[in-house]
Amino acid sequence: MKTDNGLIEKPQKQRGNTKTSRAQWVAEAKKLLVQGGVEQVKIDRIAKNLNVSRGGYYWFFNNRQDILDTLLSEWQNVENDPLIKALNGKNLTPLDPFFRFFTRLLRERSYSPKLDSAMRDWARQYPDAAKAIELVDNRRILALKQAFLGLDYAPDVASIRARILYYHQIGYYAMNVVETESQRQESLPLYFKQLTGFDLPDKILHKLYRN
Amino acid sequence: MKTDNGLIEKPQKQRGNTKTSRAQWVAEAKKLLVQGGVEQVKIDRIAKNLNVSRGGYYWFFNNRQDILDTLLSEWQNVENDPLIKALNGKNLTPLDPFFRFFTRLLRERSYSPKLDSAMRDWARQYPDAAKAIELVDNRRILALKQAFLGLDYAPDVASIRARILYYHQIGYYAMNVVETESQRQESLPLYFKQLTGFDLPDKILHKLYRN
DNA sequence: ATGAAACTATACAGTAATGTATAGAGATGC
DNA sequence: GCATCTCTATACATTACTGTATAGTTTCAT
Repeated sequence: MKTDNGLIEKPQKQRGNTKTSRAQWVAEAKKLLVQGGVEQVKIDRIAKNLNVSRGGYYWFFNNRQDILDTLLSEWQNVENDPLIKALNGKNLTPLDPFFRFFTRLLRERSYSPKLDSAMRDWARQYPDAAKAIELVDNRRILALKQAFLGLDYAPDVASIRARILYYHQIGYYAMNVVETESQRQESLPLYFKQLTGFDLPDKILHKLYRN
Repeated sequence: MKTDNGLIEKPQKQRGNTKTSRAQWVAEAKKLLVQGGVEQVKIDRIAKNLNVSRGGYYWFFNNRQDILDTLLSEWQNVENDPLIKALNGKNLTPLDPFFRFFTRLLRERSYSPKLDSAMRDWARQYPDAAKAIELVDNRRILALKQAFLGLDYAPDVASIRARILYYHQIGYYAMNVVETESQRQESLPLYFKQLTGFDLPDKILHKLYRN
């Protein structure tokens, strides 16, 4: 059974007078986080969106902080980081990690920049969130550096290029630039060239247009 | 007379039972905005910081939105944009705008990245703020493109380079990277080279170290 | 059918913030 | 010295949210 929030749930026998699950509360909280930042993750709003009273919330969670902690720890789990997954796949050529990385960003299917931005806003005020962000950012920059080393850049240049590429992408999302997927696809070859130092092969470009 | 908030105030004769001025309320609001985002700009907090009651607030402003609008319009005023000022100065060489731009960012004296970030967070929720941000961003990117055209880049490349440089910088601040001024100075030549395509002349570098 | 398990709903107390109304107080002008 | 202008302080009503306490409801196991 596939639920609204996209989670696969065992068609678990329902016990008791039940309308919601813990996962549903978390999923709804995540939506509010993406839409309006941490401040908007309010228990009564989540309840309203789930069409139940706040009563059940305190069965699943102790207080408001509890669900915020849950959101944070889920987000920083490496298993849930699509960018790390993109960079760590199987490589036929040393440019492959970049192809996958850019595709992931271009498509915004598995990757949610709005979630990232919301996390970053959160971090600006709360040290716990700041720690989580730092961990995730460092993990990603290191993985990018590895990819640049694969292109035989000297370590210090690989490091700077990794940072420029990552900062650039974070900035792009922080700015909330409004572009269609095809607009982004159009400028992709230029960005690719400037950011990696290599031309985007036509073969790859065509593959992108086809999908 | 120079006040706490750095504004020059005429030693205006005080009329009536007065402790604060409109400008002081705005300055204090700005501090709260930088520290904790829009949500933290609360009338009672500003009043507390100014050591007065909320009473006076409603003399100067109609409601909470009123001071938020003021902050927004002050920020988007081109006269108050240090990055535009840096790019528009007098040039002896076409690299001069970039020297000034990077210096401004490096120093963080006249330029406050935290204010920019706070504005950007704000924009993610409120259309009025989003409009202001868009205006400022476009103005800056255009000015950067002009600077790249001065280096004889082709228009499309100048455009992309302007974007990469700006997105990169926004990303750097959005990430809240913690580095000292000297750490940033150290990696400056590498960033400069990658982002402008030109070497940072030793002469300029030394000038930076001296100050 | 009965009881336990697993929630749900409702009512209540408390806090933090906004906005309004109004009386008060200090500096200046005449 | 009295009025006036320019705020300041205080009290009050209202809203939005959190957290607690408790009674109620539904489903499953036996």
